[in-house]
Amino acid sequence: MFLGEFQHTMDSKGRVVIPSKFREELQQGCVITKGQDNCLQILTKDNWENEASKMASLPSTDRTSRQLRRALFSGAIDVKIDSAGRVQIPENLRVYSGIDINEDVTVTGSGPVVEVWSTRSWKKIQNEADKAFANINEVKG
Amino acid sequence: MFLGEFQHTMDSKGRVVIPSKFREELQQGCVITKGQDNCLQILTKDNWENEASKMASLPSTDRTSRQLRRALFSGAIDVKIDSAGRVQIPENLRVYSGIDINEDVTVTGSGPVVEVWSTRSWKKIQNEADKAFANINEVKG
DNA sequence: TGCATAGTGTCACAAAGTGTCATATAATGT
DNA sequence: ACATTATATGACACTTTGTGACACTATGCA
Repeated sequence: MFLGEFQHTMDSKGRVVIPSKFREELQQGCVITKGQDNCLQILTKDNWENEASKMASLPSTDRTSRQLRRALFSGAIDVKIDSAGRVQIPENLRVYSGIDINEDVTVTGSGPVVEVWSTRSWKKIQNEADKAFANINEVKG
Repeated sequence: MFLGEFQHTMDSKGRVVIPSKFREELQQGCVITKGQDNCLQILTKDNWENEASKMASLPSTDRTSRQLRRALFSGAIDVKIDSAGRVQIPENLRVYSGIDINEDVTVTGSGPVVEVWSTRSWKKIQNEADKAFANINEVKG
């Protein structure tokens, strides 16, 4: 279970630090994928294999299934955390997430997955999320 | 399991670089075939034999099966990766995939197979694929 | 046979990615 | 608060990868 919010930057070579709290769980290998709202998700290997195996059972004769498979696998990459606790984000995922070289990055724990955001996007999303959360509380209370 | 998306170009002699991440798995020999939606597929030898035997067992009385089989076998060729990590794409497959000499090529990992696209086609397909993917996530979430 | 075309092998340079270290900053325990 | 430890980040050297160039081989055809 991943919790918390951490500020980092993407270094000049396209690497991002994984917060130390998350490392142990991800050390045995992890997979980065495209998440919703242009964030990136980091999954443990187990979690990823679970997701991927769902996809494998879909028929390749069906166009939509093929497209799903393409989106899932082409948007994913398995990485390992280096000795300084960083992972390399490949070009296509940098583009997808809108995280440029040397830009600020927010890494969040989001339960079963870790999310990586450009801090710009994160601020926007967080605003919305906070509002939604406040509304829920109003309704409940 | 092949993952990721990589940009390359077809050189003036009709060769394409295989991303280094994919090489190890394909080094022992691989087969290029026509894939669906006008891409090319690269399969490991094992995977190819698996596919081929499935295809061989289809009834030859059925017209669609016969056509599938012709497309698969006549369009297939086994290649080896050269010392610079490239494979030669034969003329007929270049035509099929619409990849011209010196054109940009996108190579993607798509789970059990590698797909090769002209970047032009890939962009279109990717759009569609991403939408399908987004929809699934909405349903799940 | 000589020429043209397609394909193959090899090299060198440039770009991208990786590993390591040193310093700066933050977190922790006493 | 202080010392100690862990963490983050920039710098830089090193390695790997991608690409274009070019020479060489094989093949088909006039």
